[in-house]
Amino acid sequence: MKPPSEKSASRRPSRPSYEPLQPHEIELADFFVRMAGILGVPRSVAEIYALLYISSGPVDFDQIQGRLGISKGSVSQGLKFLRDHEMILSVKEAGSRRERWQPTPSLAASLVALLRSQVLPALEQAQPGLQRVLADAQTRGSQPEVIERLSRLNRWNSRALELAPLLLPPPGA
Amino acid sequence: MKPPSEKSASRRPSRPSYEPLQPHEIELADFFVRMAGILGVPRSVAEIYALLYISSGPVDFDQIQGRLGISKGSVSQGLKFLRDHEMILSVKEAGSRRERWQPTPSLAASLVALLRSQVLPALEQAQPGLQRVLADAQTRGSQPEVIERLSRLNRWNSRALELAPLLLPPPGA
DNA sequence: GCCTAGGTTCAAAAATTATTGAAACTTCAG
DNA sequence: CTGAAGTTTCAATAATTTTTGAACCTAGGC
Repeated sequence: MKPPSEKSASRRPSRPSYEPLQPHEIELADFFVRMAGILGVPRSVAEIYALLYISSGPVDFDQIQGRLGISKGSVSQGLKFLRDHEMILSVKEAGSRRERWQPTPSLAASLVALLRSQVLPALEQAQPGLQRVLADAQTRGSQPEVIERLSRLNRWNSRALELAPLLLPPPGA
Repeated sequence: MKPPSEKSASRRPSRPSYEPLQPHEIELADFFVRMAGILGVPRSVAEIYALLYISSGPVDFDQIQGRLGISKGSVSQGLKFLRDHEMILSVKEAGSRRERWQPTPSLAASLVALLRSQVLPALEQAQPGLQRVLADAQTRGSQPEVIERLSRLNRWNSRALELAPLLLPPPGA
């Protein structure tokens, strides 16, 4: 059932052959995959996070690739995504260039950051446009109902933008 | 610039030729499309909602198709989605089978309902699995750190499930 | 009852998004 | 310095999602 190429059990760290996820690990991964799906985060990214989440210590690049059975490219991109959203931390081990990864302490904070990074830019970019749409509607004397809707949308947008920085300070906390 | 087929301007309601979205309407549509994208809602659905949102009165099937320039199938599916998530209401006009649509009064409520419908099933389905994963970890004597993480995940899940019904009563409010 | 306006379904095509893998880049141990 | 371990990049491919359109329903006006 496995390639009969491991001769002596000793010196041979060249291709360590990692074991695939265990049933209980798969269960957790599925949960993260589903939740991530709601926000449009790709499967592979969720799987990586799940692996780090259920692992006792920091996990390195090759372990992730091996256990998840995905490509180097996916691992690299996945880690980049998680890094960019401050969902993981690297632990450098002495005397090696290799990085090892673990989840940031608070999943909650991670999720908030993730949401922020998706929603905020949209709100910001929309701000002037929405104001123009409202002004436009007022100018052309649209139905009061439409004006009312557009006003509410503008108010929300503004409030959301005001609140956002409080929810989580942009760079470091 | 247009097909020279409209002879006399009189009797000819067969293919009314709707005009495409105006710039200010496009702007609003773009906003909704972006926001919808975050939740994985397709472009066409967001566009339909935007059109209803910025229109003064209820809008019918053919107008939607005509002004948005999309297929019947897309309109039908889009309306189904919006209906299913209680984001739009139909107004039947007397003496006609035709339905005319308008957004439900509260966009906020619509969004909450939409989120609920995506998140809740995931939480519910995950509940037993998560508990099993935790039990498993305890049994096999995993690192306290992992146990702690999994416990927190379970607590969240439970609390979310408790809170959910309060956020918005399942069928009608 | 029939017939058709009004709408739905769903398989196939198009568009979008995720993954792969080979080549290129970077960094540090020796 | 140099070499190779460790990682990133990105064009090509695979997988998934969305849209289309033609065939099919169905309610209700006549």
